[in-house]
Amino acid sequence: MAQVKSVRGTYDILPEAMRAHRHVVETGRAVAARYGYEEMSTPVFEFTEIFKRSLGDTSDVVTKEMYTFETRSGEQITLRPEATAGICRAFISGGLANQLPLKFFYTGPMFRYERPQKGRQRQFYQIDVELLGVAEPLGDVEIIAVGAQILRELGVLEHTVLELNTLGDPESRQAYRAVLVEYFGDHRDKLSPDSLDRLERNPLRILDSKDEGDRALVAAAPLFGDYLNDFSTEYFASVKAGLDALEIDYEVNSRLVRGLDYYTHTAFEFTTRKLGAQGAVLAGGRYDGLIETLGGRATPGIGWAAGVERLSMMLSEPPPAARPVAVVPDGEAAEREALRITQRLREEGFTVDLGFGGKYSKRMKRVGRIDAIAVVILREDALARGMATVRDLKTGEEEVSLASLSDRLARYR
RNA sequence: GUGGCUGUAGCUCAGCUGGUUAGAGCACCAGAUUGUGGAUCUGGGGGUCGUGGGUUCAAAUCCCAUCAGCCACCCCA
Repeated sequence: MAQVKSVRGTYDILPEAMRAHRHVVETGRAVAARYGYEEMSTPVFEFTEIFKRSLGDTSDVVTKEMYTFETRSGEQITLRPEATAGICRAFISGGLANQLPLKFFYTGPMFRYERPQKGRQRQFYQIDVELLGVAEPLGDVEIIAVGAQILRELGVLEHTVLELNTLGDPESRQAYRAVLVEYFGDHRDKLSPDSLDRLERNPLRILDSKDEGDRALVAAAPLFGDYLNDFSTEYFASVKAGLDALEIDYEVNSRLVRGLDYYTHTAFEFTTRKLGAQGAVLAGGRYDGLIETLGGRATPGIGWAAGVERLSMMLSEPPPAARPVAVVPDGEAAEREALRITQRLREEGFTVDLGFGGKYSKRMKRVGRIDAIAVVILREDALARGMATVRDLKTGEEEVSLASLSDRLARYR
């Protein structure tokens, strides 16, 4: 076993896995573009303060999962655990407030210091979509629709369930939170240790506890619906109506709570059972207060992030590699000609494989191994007559002139 | 961060209750053969048995630690 290994929780994406990875990203990019989302990018690290302010001091990500370090000049820097904070920071830094609404597509690596598991690594990739400057429910609907369409085109939508919830506006949320703290506070002695901790940090999370004792308490807990103000209730109804209109299936899950502090109103998660405990495949929500929190002008926002690795794992069949046309010289004198012809074909846009050495039989073996679609065989005697043999690995071979070679190969491009 | 399971060649694994030079299949390399490519034959390279200690006359095989992966919790993409 090699003693040289990658850092825990990181891994190499070799070509075969990379094809699946790229397929996910390219599908996301293409679908998002049809909805008007343009790609942008931000640095992989930001001042630590950006994440602390945006995600909330008590969130798990901030309290125990960040890769934070000090630079030579003493600045506190953090490798981004998610993309939204950086995008909002860029929105403020770049003075983009007068160009609203803005629609962004994003992809890149994220970093979280977590215990690795299947579908959970310390460096992982996300695709993201963000919509800034739209306060209407239609924005929520569009954002969810982009996600659903990407999942559909990847062929995984049917293996997911869209869970939907509302966290209300700040007023509703604060009211409910206060009631919950009081309720669970009266039952401290019955709460699990995890939930006691949640009571301090994020009491809403207790609602989603898997501890049996907690669940009994949760069953009798006050309902969020009773504390939503009219505006929040209507807002949620509009979002659901929009999804209905688009025939996007969802299940309202009143216990769905996002771990990041900045969410308001709509929260959603496309989850799957195919990936074990890491079921969230694409998740996000509305974050109307975030940009203001970071010091910008109050600007509504909504978006989601999806795990590229998780989606890759769900693909039933990874996209195949491109099948090249192989060029095989037979005899030493044909080799230089093979080099020239290969170069010419590549310039013309063909994917061409030319072995680096070996005799004819060895090179032909390679042709089979790389799954070439056709071979151009260059024999010395034929070359002297300006001819080459094109063998279709499936249908057989024929002799063509070098001048018409490209035309003959056009069908393989 | 907590608990459990696992760790032998590139891959999948075999190595019974500890005993001379650790094996197989696939893959890889070379040669042969096939009127000349995915078949077949022969040969070959490759493992400090995750790592580090310990027990023992003797450990891949027992004990401890450590690292990594997996599973669950936690959390989330």
